[in-house]
Amino acid sequence: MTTPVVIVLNGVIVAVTDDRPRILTVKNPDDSLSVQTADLGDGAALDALPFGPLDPAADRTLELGLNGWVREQTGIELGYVEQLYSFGDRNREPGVRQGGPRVISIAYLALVREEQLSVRGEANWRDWYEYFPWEDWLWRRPSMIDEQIAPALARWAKAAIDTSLRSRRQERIEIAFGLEGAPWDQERVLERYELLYEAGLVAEQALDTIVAGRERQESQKSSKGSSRQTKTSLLGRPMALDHRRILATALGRLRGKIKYRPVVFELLSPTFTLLQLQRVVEALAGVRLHKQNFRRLVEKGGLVEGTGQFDPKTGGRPAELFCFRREVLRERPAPGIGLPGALTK
Amino acid sequence: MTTPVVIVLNGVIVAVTDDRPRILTVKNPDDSLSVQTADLGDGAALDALPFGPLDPAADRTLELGLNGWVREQTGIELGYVEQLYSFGDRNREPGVRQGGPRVISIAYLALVREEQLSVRGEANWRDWYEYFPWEDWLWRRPSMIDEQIAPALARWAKAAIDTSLRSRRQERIEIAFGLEGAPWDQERVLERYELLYEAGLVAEQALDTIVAGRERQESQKSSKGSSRQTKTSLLGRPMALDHRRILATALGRLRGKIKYRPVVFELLSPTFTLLQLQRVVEALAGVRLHKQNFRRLVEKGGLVEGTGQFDPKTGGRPAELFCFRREVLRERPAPGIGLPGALTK
DNA sequence: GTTAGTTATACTCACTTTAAGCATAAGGAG
DNA sequence: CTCCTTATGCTTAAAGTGAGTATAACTAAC
Repeated sequence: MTTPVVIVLNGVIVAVTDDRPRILTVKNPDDSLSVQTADLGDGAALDALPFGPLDPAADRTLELGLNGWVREQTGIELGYVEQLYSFGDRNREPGVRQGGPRVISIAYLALVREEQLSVRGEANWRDWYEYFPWEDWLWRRPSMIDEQIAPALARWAKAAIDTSLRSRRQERIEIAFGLEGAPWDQERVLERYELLYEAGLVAEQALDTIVAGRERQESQKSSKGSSRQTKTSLLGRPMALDHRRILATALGRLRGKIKYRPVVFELLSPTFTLLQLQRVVEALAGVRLHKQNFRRLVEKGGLVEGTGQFDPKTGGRPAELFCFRREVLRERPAPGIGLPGALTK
Repeated sequence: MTTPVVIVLNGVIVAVTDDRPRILTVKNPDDSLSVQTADLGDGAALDALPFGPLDPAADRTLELGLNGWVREQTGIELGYVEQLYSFGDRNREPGVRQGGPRVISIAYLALVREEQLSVRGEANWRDWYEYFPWEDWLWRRPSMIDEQIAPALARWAKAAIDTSLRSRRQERIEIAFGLEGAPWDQERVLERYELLYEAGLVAEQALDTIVAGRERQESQKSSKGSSRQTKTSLLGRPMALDHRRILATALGRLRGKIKYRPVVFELLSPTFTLLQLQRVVEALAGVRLHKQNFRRLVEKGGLVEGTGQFDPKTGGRPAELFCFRREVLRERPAPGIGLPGALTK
């Protein structure tokens, strides 16, 4: 008897409101996991990314399948959609026992405008950085990096069995988190999350380990300082299954993409002020930008054009309303927002 | 009765030899398609990308599954592997009739060094640009763009039913192929292939149309100048199924990636001369670069460091052997080869 | 063994882009 | 009218880029 395969489509649906990046989540309807949650002393169900199965007989294309159940579940009509990644590791659904179907999940990134924000049903818009507080440098460099993450990861590196593994871990840590003089690369979101996972600093790792240990009563896999990182509290808001990994993939991809494709405009209404545009970019990049240079870049770069209208409610001097300048697609090879001044201080 | 799902893993396995990018192909073992080939008057079997099924019970992770059958089929041990894209449209396997299993194929990009080139079995290393002659600007801008592609695509755009579709087609054509003053963006490989496909300028479109027509005797789908582009010969070497689409995805991705991640070194032996490095980059980018500036970029950029050894067989003055400088990963956020001078003339 | 051809490498120069400021303009609240 | 806020224009230094010249070190041919 062969193991059946099930395809699940996951959607990372992104919007920016009040200068904060938001993603759409649902309450995890998978009952088999509430047990896990209880193990962590947290009675509430975990957040999950909206997902639906692919109907292999009916859905002609994957994207149509995605659009379909997103519409049904949330009432949202997706505009910009892009495939992210396919996840299919055996252990990615720890709750599912051997012998069950093999689940392959294909994740998509979708951008929606603020207007579409009203959702129906069990869905919620959540601040993206609740799940990744260490990625939010808008206010300042998060103190948790030096206070919690760096020391905990250092302990994890030290716990390596041999020196080569140890130095490999150290290199990964320094590059991913910009420690020891290395620069912070906003795009390495997934690398950072995976390190925290491996080091046992996120709740999902503990959950996976518990279930894995329960399935086969051999706790080899739970070594490596994982369940013993008791001093450090677990970081960020957890999600069901490997959904936070998917989310990390999405954030990294989006941060990269705004630099060379004009995707930000998918998150803005057709006309906007330059400050609004800047705030959206900043929200996604997680970094504050130099205002004057940002303006120069998008204006002289031909990415936007003024409409002659003005927004009266900006508080100070009224700002001109701009719109995306479509012609730029023809003029420049990679029109995006090249993050002019990532303020270093 | 539910439609079963089958996962197929496709590998785009890339090497660079003799300053040319090569990919590993196999003869298409799918008998159901030889009929199609005959329809085109070409008796030989089509090239296919190496592929193997995912064993949902045995393969713990997707990548392990890929590594496994690649080793078996070709004897190659993959080093650098990266997931490309998942293809799952219903009509992507036109030979498969309704009622058969739904095939989802997950494509991977793998880079191997020249040393690994010996392959066993039915596999061949083929010049990448045989499949995409219009992408090869190494010698000069391919004349086929102006002589065949531009006029044929213009006819296709004119054949649009209404003006809005028509101008959308025209914009796509200009951006993708850098016509009417738009710049050539080397990364838009997939966009270019898809345009040629839609316009009926590649053999695969004709094949798909024939089979689709045969399946349901309604030839609506074969309109739009497709089967009637008789004046223009079909462009590039065809592949089985949608494998050329996968290949286009891979080339585009790789061209983008060399700009911000040091992946080229996966294709080179541990030590190399700067000219060898340049030739590999040029082969992938499909463009010739300014020698002195290239050196400056990689040396001052800290991407490579001299070894003190010299390569005696360069013909002229012996060149120093360089190696990848690993520390750059710690120093710079996005170390890649920023294509210094894409010679415009 | 001189000469031509080939490749490597150093250096220059004009030009563009970027980072980071300062300064001024135009509104609102008290 | 004054202060505060936001928008927008302009300046300047530093860094990066595109394209070229000059020189060095080797091979092969005559």
